[in-house]
Amino acid sequence: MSGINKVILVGHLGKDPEVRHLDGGVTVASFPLATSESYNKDGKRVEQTEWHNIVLWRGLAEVASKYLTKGKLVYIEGKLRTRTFEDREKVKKYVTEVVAENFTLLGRKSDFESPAPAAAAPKAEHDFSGTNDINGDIPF
Amino acid sequence: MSGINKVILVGHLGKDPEVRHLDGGVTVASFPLATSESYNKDGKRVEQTEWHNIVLWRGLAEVASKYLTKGKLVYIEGKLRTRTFEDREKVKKYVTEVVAENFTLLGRKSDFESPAPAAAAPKAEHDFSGTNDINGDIPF
Amino acid sequence: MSGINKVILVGHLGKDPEVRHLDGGVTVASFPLATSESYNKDGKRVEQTEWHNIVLWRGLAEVASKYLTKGKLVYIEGKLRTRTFEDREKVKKYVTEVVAENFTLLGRKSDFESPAPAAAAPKAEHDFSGTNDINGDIPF
Amino acid sequence: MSGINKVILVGHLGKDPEVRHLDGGVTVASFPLATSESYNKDGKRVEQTEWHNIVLWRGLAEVASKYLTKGKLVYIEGKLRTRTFEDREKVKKYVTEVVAENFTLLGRKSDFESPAPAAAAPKAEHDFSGTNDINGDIPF
DNA sequence: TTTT
DNA sequence: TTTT
Repeated sequence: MSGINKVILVGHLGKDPEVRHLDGGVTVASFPLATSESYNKDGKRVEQTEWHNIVLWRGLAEVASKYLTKGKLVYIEGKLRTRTFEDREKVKKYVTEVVAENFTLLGRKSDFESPAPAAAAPKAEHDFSGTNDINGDIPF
Repeated sequence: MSGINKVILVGHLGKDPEVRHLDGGVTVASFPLATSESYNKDGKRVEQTEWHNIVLWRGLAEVASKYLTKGKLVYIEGKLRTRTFEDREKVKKYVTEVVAENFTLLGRKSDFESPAPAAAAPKAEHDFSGTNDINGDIPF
Repeated sequence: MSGINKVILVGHLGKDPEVRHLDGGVTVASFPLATSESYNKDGKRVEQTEWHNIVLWRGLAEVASKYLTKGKLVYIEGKLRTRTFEDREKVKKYVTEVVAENFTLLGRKSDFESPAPAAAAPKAEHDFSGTNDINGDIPF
Repeated sequence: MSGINKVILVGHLGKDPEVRHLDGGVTVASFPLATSESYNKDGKRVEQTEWHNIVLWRGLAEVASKYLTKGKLVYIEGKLRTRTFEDREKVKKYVTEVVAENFTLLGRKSDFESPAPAAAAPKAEHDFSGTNDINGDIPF
């Protein structure tokens, strides 16, 4: 019988997506995603960050590689999958990944657009970091 | 900034919960949960099962140890947490667990009760009692 | 910017799905779904039922009309949509519906199949073997 | 039997929360939340916005009234509840609301902080939009 | 009535 | 390794 295996994350990319093209032309993208939670402990604000291995396949991998970059805030929906693999020493290991089925960029308009003209909103220096914009037609 | 780290599972317990009492009186329970997905591959029905490590703390652990047993169908909501530990050979390893924040038993009423002696409460009659189905005032 | 509008329900159908075929051949199915919550109030167990209007389109409507019937336990994922309409007296009214994007039947195997003849599927023996784990033949 | 009734939304507040104090000292807050979805129709980008009635009770209402303001991007988790009421003409009506059980502000750091000292960065210039800040100690 |  |  069918069950449900669903993960919902909102967090920031720790790195740009890493894209690979497998034999047969299948595209896979992956990146680490940080979800942070903060709470009070003994009167102090503590922040705890959890890192997730996000994996995207085919068309979703291609869209991700175009629009997602390090630092972006993103909503991700997917499922858990634990894989086994052998490391260099032939030791069997486990990794749990979130296989994305859907994602949505969150954040402000400025996160989705090319920087405004320098005169109107002098952002040029800031934008040199290159982490903050997308060009072209964004399909979401 | 806060993010979201949420897992939603519906599946069957692979074993009865294992309960431990830590120093300080904190209760922890854990069990494996199977979520199955079936799909067609080359015209055949394939079933793929994913296993999850579920961990519950304190009061939730205690409720779980009372009501959850091997084979039960349960809805679990929680968050992902990846821990590191050293195995017997002092090799650093990772496990990803689902720390439950909430759970709900699913299934039929009969799954929640001790089975009535067959002679005393034949299923047909039992169901006629009207406690187990959705008749009555449906507002649309 | 895109947002998220997601509903997750587990409940029982209040009626069989009602199926309509619109002009142009589009199929729509709808049914009421009950989600019940029980809690303690003044020392008594109180059960509160919430009714949801579920709507399914096209292929999903067709699958629903085949497999879902009154009383079945189902997991539904979808989104909220509030529509306006005029009642018979031309009064403008609002309804909020859950437009299903996905659903999964929950419950036991026996809920999915016609019961096998006892001789053909000796369940007692099978179940005796399975003391501790879910390998091979999973009985749900 | 218990079911699941869960709503997950990410969207922007259409208005500041409206706060009421009921007899007995219970606080209720409510606001409209917009979730937007955009898709291609006949080669054009179409945006469709869904409006949700969000209701928060007690402590959550109080936190919301402090930190949520019109325009903010927020993650909301809650459940559906359909209420009946009589309008001025004594006509029975239905409203479906999302009773929040949890929320998290999303967005950038600048959305969570007081504006920099006026002399150093007068609000108007600094924020441009001017709709975007919170004062005081924000606990998330 | 939001936001992009 | 992100973000606040």
